[in-house]
Amino acid sequence: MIEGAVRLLATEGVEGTSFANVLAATDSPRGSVYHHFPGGKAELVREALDFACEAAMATMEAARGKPARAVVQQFLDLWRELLIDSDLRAGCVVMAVTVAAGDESLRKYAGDIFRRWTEQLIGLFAEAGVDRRSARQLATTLISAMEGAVALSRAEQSSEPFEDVCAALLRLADTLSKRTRPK
Amino acid sequence: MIEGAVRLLATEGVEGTSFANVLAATDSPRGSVYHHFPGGKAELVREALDFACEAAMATMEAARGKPARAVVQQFLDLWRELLIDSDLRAGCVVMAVTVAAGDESLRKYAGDIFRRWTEQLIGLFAEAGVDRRSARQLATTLISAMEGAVALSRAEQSSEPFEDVCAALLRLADTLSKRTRPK
DNA sequence: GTCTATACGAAGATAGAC
DNA sequence: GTCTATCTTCGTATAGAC
Repeated sequence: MIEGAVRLLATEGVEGTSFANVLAATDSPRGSVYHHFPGGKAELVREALDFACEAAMATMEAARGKPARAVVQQFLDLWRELLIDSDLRAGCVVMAVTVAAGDESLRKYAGDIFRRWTEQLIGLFAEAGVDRRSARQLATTLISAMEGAVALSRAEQSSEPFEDVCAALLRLADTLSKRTRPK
Repeated sequence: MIEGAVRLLATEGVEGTSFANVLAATDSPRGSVYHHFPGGKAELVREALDFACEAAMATMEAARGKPARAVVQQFLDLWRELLIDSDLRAGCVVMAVTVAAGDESLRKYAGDIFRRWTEQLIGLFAEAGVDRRSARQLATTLISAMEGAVALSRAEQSSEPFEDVCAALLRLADTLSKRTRPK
Protein backbone atom coordinates (compact mmCIF):
# COMPACT_ATOMS: atom_id res chain seq x y z
CA MET A 1 0.00 0.00 0.00
CA ILE A 2 2.91 2.28 0.75
CA GLU A 3 4.47 1.34 -2.55
CA GLY A 4 1.19 2.10 -4.24
CA ALA A 5 1.16 5.50 -2.60
CA VAL A 6 4.67 6.15 -3.87
CA ARG A 7 3.62 5.31 -7.40
CA LEU A 8 0.52 7.45 -7.26
CA LEU A 9 2.31 10.39 -5.67
CA ALA A 10 4.91 10.27 -8.40
CA THR A 11 2.43 10.14 -11.25
CA GLU A 12 -0.71 11.86 -9.99
CA GLY A 13 0.43 14.11 -7.21
CA VAL A 14 -0.89 14.50 -3.69
CA GLU A 15 -4.41 15.26 -4.85
CA GLY A 16 -4.59 12.08 -6.89
CA THR A 17 -3.28 9.98 -4.03
CA SER A 18 -6.55 9.46 -2.21
CA PHE A 19 -7.16 6.41 -0.10
CA ALA A 20 -9.70 5.27 -2.65
CA ASN A 21 -7.14 5.43 -5.45
CA VAL A 22 -4.43 3.74 -3.45
CA LEU A 23 -6.77 0.96 -2.43
CA ALA A 24 -7.94 0.48 -5.98
CA ALA A 25 -4.36 0.38 -7.24
CA THR A 26 -3.18 -2.13 -4.68
CA ASP A 27 -6.16 -4.36 -3.84
CA SER A 28 -5.68 -3.56 -0.20
CA PRO A 29 -8.31 -4.19 2.44
CA ARG A 30 -10.59 -1.22 2.85
CA GLY A 31 -11.52 -1.62 6.47
CA SER A 32 -8.14 -1.39 8.10
CA VAL A 33 -6.79 1.79 6.65
CA TYR A 34 -7.04 3.77 9.85
CA HIS A 35 -5.80 0.79 11.77
CA HIS A 36 -2.51 0.86 9.88
CA PHE A 37 -2.39 4.61 9.41
CA PRO A 38 -3.91 6.20 12.49
CA GLY A 39 -2.54 9.54 11.36
CA GLY A 40 -4.67 9.38 8.24
CA LYS A 41 -3.49 10.51 4.87
CA ALA A 42 -0.63 12.58 6.25
CA GLU A 43 0.86 9.47 7.78
CA LEU A 44 0.53 7.50 4.56
CA VAL A 45 2.31 10.27 2.70
CA ARG A 46 5.08 10.41 5.29
CA GLU A 47 5.62 6.67 5.02
CA ALA A 48 5.72 6.93 1.25
CA LEU A 49 8.30 9.71 1.51
CA ASP A 50 10.42 7.59 3.85
CA PHE A 51 10.21 4.66 1.52
CA ALA A 52 11.26 6.65 -1.54
CA CYS A 53 13.97 8.41 0.41
CA GLU A 54 15.55 5.20 1.64
CA ALA A 55 15.36 3.55 -1.76
CA ALA A 56 17.26 6.40 -3.37
CA MET A 57 19.88 6.55 -0.63
CA ALA A 58 20.43 2.80 -0.74
CA THR A 59 21.08 3.00 -4.45
CA MET A 60 23.52 5.83 -4.03
CA GLU A 61 25.46 3.94 -1.38
CA ALA A 62 26.64 1.68 -4.19
CA ALA A 63 28.76 4.56 -5.41
CA ARG A 64 30.61 5.07 -2.13
CA GLY A 65 34.34 5.15 -2.58
CA LYS A 66 34.15 5.73 -6.32
CA PRO A 67 35.44 8.84 -8.09
CA ALA A 68 33.27 11.94 -8.27
CA ARG A 69 32.27 11.41 -11.87
CA ALA A 70 31.00 7.91 -11.08
CA VAL A 71 28.95 9.26 -8.21
CA VAL A 72 27.39 11.79 -10.54
CA GLN A 73 26.72 9.14 -13.15
CA GLN A 74 25.03 6.91 -10.61
CA PHE A 75 22.82 9.78 -9.53
CA LEU A 76 21.81 10.61 -13.08
CA ASP A 77 21.04 6.95 -13.76
CA LEU A 78 18.82 6.81 -10.71
CA TRP A 79 16.58 9.50 -12.14
CA ARG A 80 16.77 8.28 -15.68
CA GLU A 81 15.43 4.96 -14.55
CA LEU A 82 12.45 6.60 -12.82
CA LEU A 83 11.68 8.57 -15.92
CA ILE A 84 12.19 5.90 -18.57
CA ASP A 85 10.61 3.01 -16.68
CA SER A 86 7.46 5.07 -16.28
CA ASP A 87 7.35 6.21 -19.91
CA LEU A 88 7.97 9.79 -18.82
CA ARG A 89 5.01 9.68 -16.49
CA ALA A 90 6.57 9.63 -13.04
CA GLY A 91 8.19 12.46 -11.15
CA CYS A 92 9.82 12.80 -7.77
CA VAL A 93 7.65 12.08 -4.77
CA VAL A 94 9.40 14.64 -2.61
CA MET A 95 8.83 17.32 -5.20
CA ALA A 96 5.18 16.38 -5.42
CA VAL A 97 4.76 16.85 -1.69
CA THR A 98 6.79 20.06 -1.59
CA VAL A 99 4.69 21.68 -4.24
CA ALA A 100 1.25 20.42 -3.31
CA ALA A 101 1.17 19.73 0.41
CA GLY A 102 -1.73 21.44 2.06
CA ASP A 103 -0.08 20.58 5.33
CA GLU A 104 2.86 22.71 6.36
CA SER A 105 4.44 19.91 8.39
CA LEU A 106 4.53 17.67 5.32
CA ARG A 107 6.52 20.29 3.49
CA LYS A 108 9.04 20.37 6.30
CA TYR A 109 9.17 16.59 6.16
CA ALA A 110 10.01 16.81 2.47
CA GLY A 111 12.66 19.39 3.28
CA ASP A 112 14.33 17.00 5.69
CA ILE A 113 14.59 14.42 2.94
CA PHE A 114 16.19 16.91 0.59
CA ARG A 115 18.66 17.65 3.36
CA ARG A 116 19.46 13.99 3.87
CA TRP A 117 20.03 13.48 0.17
CA THR A 118 22.27 16.50 0.08
CA GLU A 119 24.35 15.38 3.05
CA GLN A 120 24.78 11.92 1.58
CA LEU A 121 26.01 13.33 -1.73
CA ILE A 122 28.35 15.73 0.03
CA GLY A 123 29.79 12.76 1.89
CA LEU A 124 30.28 10.79 -1.29
CA PHE A 125 32.02 13.67 -3.00
CA ALA A 126 34.15 14.39 0.03
CA GLU A 127 35.34 10.79 0.04
CA ALA A 128 36.22 11.23 -3.62
CA GLY A 129 38.50 14.08 -2.64
CA VAL A 130 36.38 17.03 -3.64
CA ASP A 131 36.78 20.03 -1.35
CA ARG A 132 33.87 20.71 0.98
CA ARG A 133 32.61 23.87 -0.67
CA SER A 134 32.55 22.42 -4.15
CA ALA A 135 31.04 19.22 -2.83
CA ARG A 136 28.14 21.13 -1.35
CA GLN A 137 27.54 23.14 -4.50
CA LEU A 138 27.74 20.07 -6.64
CA ALA A 139 25.40 18.05 -4.43
CA THR A 140 22.74 20.75 -4.24
CA THR A 141 22.96 21.52 -7.92
CA LEU A 142 22.70 17.87 -8.89
CA ILE A 143 19.55 17.39 -6.87
CA SER A 144 18.00 20.64 -8.02
CA ALA A 145 18.77 20.10 -11.66
CA MET A 146 17.52 16.52 -11.64
CA GLU A 147 14.30 17.53 -9.93
CA GLY A 148 13.74 20.16 -12.58
CA ALA A 149 14.87 18.02 -15.49
CA VAL A 150 12.50 15.22 -14.58
CA ALA A 151 9.65 17.71 -14.40
CA LEU A 152 10.52 19.27 -17.76
CA SER A 153 10.75 15.94 -19.50
CA ARG A 154 7.52 14.82 -17.94
CA ALA A 155 5.66 17.95 -18.98
CA GLU A 156 7.13 18.01 -22.47
CA GLN A 157 6.83 14.26 -22.90
CA SER A 158 10.35 14.13 -24.23
CA SER A 159 13.57 12.83 -22.78
CA GLU A 160 15.53 15.54 -24.54
CA PRO A 161 15.51 18.09 -21.70
CA PHE A 162 16.60 15.42 -19.29
CA GLU A 163 19.51 14.31 -21.42
CA ASP A 164 20.63 17.87 -22.09
CA VAL A 165 20.77 18.52 -18.38
CA CYS A 166 22.68 15.29 -17.77
CA ALA A 167 25.30 16.36 -20.27
CA ALA A 168 25.67 19.77 -18.67
CA LEU A 169 25.90 18.30 -15.19
CA LEU A 170 28.70 15.96 -16.15
CA ARG A 171 30.57 18.93 -17.49
CA LEU A 172 29.94 20.88 -14.31
CA ALA A 173 31.08 17.95 -12.21
CA ASP A 174 34.37 17.84 -14.06
CA THR A 175 34.89 21.54 -13.46
CA LEU A 176 34.01 21.45 -9.77
CA SER A 177 35.78 18.23 -8.86
CA LYS A 178 39.07 19.54 -10.15
CA ARG A 179 39.13 21.55 -6.95
CA THR A 180 40.36 18.69 -4.86
CA ARG A 181 40.58 18.84 -1.12
CA PRO A 182 43.92 19.96 0.29
CA LYS A 183 45.48 17.19 2.35
CA MET B 1 -8.68 36.87 -9.98
CA ILE B 2 -6.12 35.43 -12.36
CA GLU B 3 -3.37 37.06 -10.34
CA GLY B 4 -4.87 35.55 -7.22
CA ALA B 5 -4.83 32.16 -8.87
CA VAL B 6 -1.17 32.62 -9.73
CA ARG B 7 -0.35 33.41 -6.13
CA LEU B 8 -2.30 30.49 -4.77
CA LEU B 9 -0.90 28.04 -7.32
CA ALA B 10 2.60 29.13 -6.40
CA THR B 11 2.12 28.80 -2.67
CA GLU B 12 -0.59 26.16 -2.20
CA GLY B 13 -0.54 24.09 -5.34
CA VAL B 14 -3.37 23.06 -7.62
CA GLU B 15 -5.32 21.44 -4.81
CA GLY B 16 -5.28 24.61 -2.74
CA THR B 17 -6.34 26.75 -5.66
CA SER B 18 -10.06 26.19 -5.38
CA PHE B 19 -12.54 28.75 -6.57
CA ALA B 20 -13.51 29.33 -2.97
CA ASN B 21 -9.92 30.13 -2.01
CA VAL B 22 -9.29 32.33 -5.00
CA LEU B 23 -12.48 34.27 -4.35
CA ALA B 24 -11.64 34.69 -0.69
CA ALA B 25 -8.15 35.88 -1.57
CA THR B 26 -9.28 38.42 -4.14
CA ASP B 27 -12.71 39.65 -3.05
CA SER B 28 -14.07 38.69 -6.42
CA PRO B 29 -17.76 38.31 -7.18
CA ARG B 30 -18.93 34.79 -6.55
CA GLY B 31 -21.74 34.64 -9.01
CA SER B 32 -19.90 35.24 -12.23
CA VAL B 33 -17.14 32.69 -12.02
CA TYR B 34 -18.51 30.46 -14.74
CA HIS B 35 -19.40 33.51 -16.77
CA HIS B 36 -15.75 34.52 -16.97
CA PHE B 37 -14.35 31.00 -16.95
CA PRO B 38 -16.79 28.80 -18.87
CA GLY B 39 -14.14 26.10 -18.92
CA GLY B 40 -14.21 25.91 -15.15
CA LYS B 41 -11.14 25.43 -13.06
CA ALA B 42 -9.03 24.14 -15.93
CA GLU B 43 -9.53 27.41 -17.74
CA LEU B 44 -8.61 29.46 -14.71
CA VAL B 45 -5.41 27.46 -14.33
CA ARG B 46 -4.57 27.89 -18.02
CA GLU B 47 -5.02 31.63 -17.76
CA ALA B 48 -2.86 31.73 -14.67
CA LEU B 49 -0.17 29.78 -16.50
CA ASP B 50 -0.32 32.19 -19.41
CA PHE B 51 -0.05 35.13 -17.09
CA ALA B 52 2.97 33.77 -15.26
CA CYS B 53 4.59 32.68 -18.50
CA GLU B 54 4.28 36.09 -20.11
CA ALA B 55 5.50 37.89 -17.01
CA ALA B 56 8.67 35.85 -16.91
CA MET B 57 9.33 36.20 -20.62
CA ALA B 58 8.79 39.94 -20.53
CA THR B 59 11.35 40.25 -17.75
CA MET B 60 13.87 38.19 -19.66
CA GLU B 61 13.47 40.33 -22.76
CA ALA B 62 15.28 43.05 -20.85
CA ALA B 63 18.44 40.98 -21.18
CA ARG B 64 18.30 40.75 -24.97
CA GLY B 65 21.54 41.76 -26.60
CA LYS B 66 23.54 41.46 -23.41
CA PRO B 67 26.38 38.98 -22.83
CA ALA B 68 25.62 35.42 -21.78
CA ARG B 69 26.59 35.95 -18.19
CA ALA B 70 24.19 38.88 -17.87
CA VAL B 71 21.39 36.77 -19.30
CA VAL B 72 22.09 34.10 -16.71
CA GLN B 73 22.20 36.67 -13.95
CA GLN B 74 18.88 38.14 -15.01
CA PHE B 75 17.33 34.67 -14.98
CA LEU B 76 18.67 33.90 -11.51
CA ASP B 77 17.40 37.23 -10.22
CA LEU B 78 13.95 36.50 -11.60
CA TRP B 79 13.67 33.42 -9.43
CA ARG B 80 15.39 34.91 -6.44
CA GLU B 81 12.77 37.63 -6.42
CA LEU B 82 9.94 35.09 -6.41
CA LEU B 83 11.53 33.25 -3.54
CA ILE B 84 12.59 36.17 -1.37
CA ASP B 85 9.51 38.33 -1.88
CA SER B 86 7.38 35.45 -0.71
CA ASP B 87 9.55 34.64 2.30
CA LEU B 88 10.46 31.28 0.77
CA ARG B 89 6.84 30.37 0.41
CA ALA B 90 6.21 30.56 -3.33
CA GLY B 91 7.29 28.17 -6.02
CA CYS B 92 6.89 28.01 -9.76
CA VAL B 93 3.34 27.85 -11.06
CA VAL B 94 4.30 25.70 -14.02
CA MET B 95 5.99 23.19 -11.77
CA ALA B 96 2.90 23.09 -9.55
CA VAL B 97 0.72 22.21 -12.49
CA THR B 98 3.17 19.70 -13.94
CA VAL B 99 3.37 17.78 -10.71
CA ALA B 100 -0.24 17.96 -9.57
CA ALA B 101 -2.48 18.29 -12.58
CA GLY B 102 -5.19 15.69 -12.61
CA ASP B 103 -5.86 16.72 -16.15
CA GLU B 104 -3.46 15.41 -18.77
CA SER B 105 -4.07 18.37 -21.06
CA LEU B 106 -2.98 20.78 -18.36
CA ARG B 107 0.33 18.99 -18.09
CA LYS B 108 0.85 19.38 -21.82
CA TYR B 109 -0.03 23.04 -21.45
CA ALA B 110 2.68 23.37 -18.82
CA GLY B 111 5.08 21.59 -21.12
CA ASP B 112 4.46 24.13 -23.85
CA ILE B 113 5.41 26.90 -21.46
CA PHE B 114 8.65 25.16 -20.53
CA ARG B 115 9.34 24.93 -24.26
CA ARG B 116 8.68 28.59 -24.81
CA TRP B 117 10.97 29.56 -21.95
CA THR B 118 13.67 27.28 -23.32
CA GLU B 119 13.41 28.69 -26.82
CA GLN B 120 13.59 32.25 -25.54
CA LEU B 121 16.72 31.53 -23.53
CA ILE B 122 18.33 29.74 -26.47
CA GLY B 123 17.65 32.82 -28.55
CA LEU B 124 19.19 35.12 -25.97
CA PHE B 125 22.30 32.97 -25.69
CA ALA B 126 22.59 32.64 -29.45
CA GLU B 127 22.52 36.42 -29.77
CA ALA B 128 25.29 36.54 -27.20
CA GLY B 129 27.39 34.39 -29.46
CA VAL B 130 27.06 31.04 -27.76
CA ASP B 131 26.98 28.09 -30.13
CA ARG B 132 23.61 26.45 -30.60
CA ARG B 133 24.37 23.21 -28.83
CA SER B 134 25.78 24.86 -25.73
CA ALA B 135 22.97 27.38 -25.77
CA ARG B 136 20.38 24.62 -25.62
CA GLN B 137 22.15 22.78 -22.83
CA LEU B 138 22.60 25.96 -20.87
CA ALA B 139 18.99 27.05 -21.31
CA THR B 140 17.51 23.72 -20.29
CA THR B 141 19.87 23.35 -17.37
CA LEU B 142 19.16 26.85 -16.11
CA ILE B 143 15.43 26.27 -16.10
CA SER B 144 15.71 22.81 -14.56
CA ALA B 145 18.13 23.84 -11.86
CA MET B 146 16.12 26.91 -10.91
CA GLU B 147 12.92 24.92 -10.72
CA GLY B 148 14.62 22.46 -8.42
CA ALA B 149 16.47 25.05 -6.39
CA VAL B 150 13.32 27.00 -5.66
CA ALA B 151 11.64 23.80 -4.49
CA LEU B 152 14.56 22.85 -2.26
CA SER B 153 14.75 26.25 -0.65
CA ARG B 154 11.02 26.27 -0.14
CA ALA B 155 10.98 22.84 1.47
CA GLU B 156 14.02 23.49 3.63
CA GLN B 157 12.97 27.04 4.45
CA SER B 158 16.45 28.25 3.71
CA SER B 159 17.88 30.28 0.87
CA GLU B 160 21.14 28.37 1.06
CA PRO B 161 20.32 25.69 -1.52
CA PHE B 162 19.14 28.35 -3.91
CA GLU B 163 22.31 30.41 -3.57
CA ASP B 164 24.55 27.37 -3.89
CA VAL B 165 22.85 26.48 -7.15
CA CYS B 166 23.17 30.05 -8.41
CA ALA B 167 26.89 29.97 -7.81
CA ALA B 168 27.29 26.68 -9.63
CA LEU B 169 25.19 27.85 -12.56
CA LEU B 170 27.29 30.96 -13.05
CA ARG B 171 30.33 28.75 -13.17
CA LEU B 172 28.68 26.43 -15.67
CA ALA B 173 27.65 29.38 -17.79
CA ASP B 174 31.22 30.57 -17.98
CA THR B 175 32.36 27.13 -19.08
CA LEU B 176 29.69 26.66 -21.70
CA SER B 177 29.70 30.16 -23.15
CA LYS B 178 33.38 29.95 -23.91
CA ARG B 179 32.34 27.79 -26.80
CA THR B 180 31.39 30.70 -29.00
CA ARG B 181 29.59 30.26 -32.25
CA PRO B 182 31.82 30.01 -35.31
CA LYS B 183 31.23 33.00 -37.62
C1' DG C 1 -7.67 -6.89 11.12
C1' DT C 2 -11.24 -6.34 8.27
C1' DC C 3 -15.90 -5.26 7.27
C1' DT C 4 -20.13 -1.99 6.48
C1' DA C 5 -22.31 2.09 7.24
C1' DT C 6 -22.28 6.68 7.72
C1' DA C 7 -21.23 11.50 9.10
C1' DC C 8 -19.18 15.60 7.53
C1' DG C 9 -17.33 18.90 4.69
C1' DA C 10 -15.24 20.62 0.45
C1' DA C 11 -15.10 21.24 -4.31
C1' DG C 12 -16.74 21.52 -9.09
C1' DA C 13 -20.50 22.72 -11.57
C1' DT C 14 -25.48 24.15 -13.00
C1' DA C 15 -30.01 26.67 -12.90
C1' DG C 16 -32.61 30.44 -12.70
C1' DA C 17 -33.87 35.01 -10.59
C1' DC C 18 -32.45 39.90 -10.52
C1' DG D 1 -22.67 40.32 -14.51
C1' DT D 2 -23.83 39.03 -10.30
C1' DC D 3 -26.59 36.72 -6.92
C1' DT D 4 -28.53 32.55 -4.28
C1' DA D 5 -29.68 27.99 -4.17
C1' DT D 6 -28.82 23.50 -5.20
C1' DC D 7 -26.89 19.13 -7.05
C1' DT D 8 -23.45 15.77 -7.29
C1' DT D 9 -19.32 13.68 -6.44
C1' DC D 10 -15.53 12.81 -3.77
C1' DG D 11 -12.39 12.47 0.13
C1' DT D 12 -11.40 12.22 4.98
C1' DA D 13 -12.59 10.29 9.01
C1' DT D 14 -15.35 7.72 12.70
C1' DA D 15 -18.31 4.11 14.82
C1' DG D 16 -19.36 -0.26 15.75
C1' DA D 17 -20.17 -5.19 14.25
C1' DC D 18 -17.74 -9.49 13.07
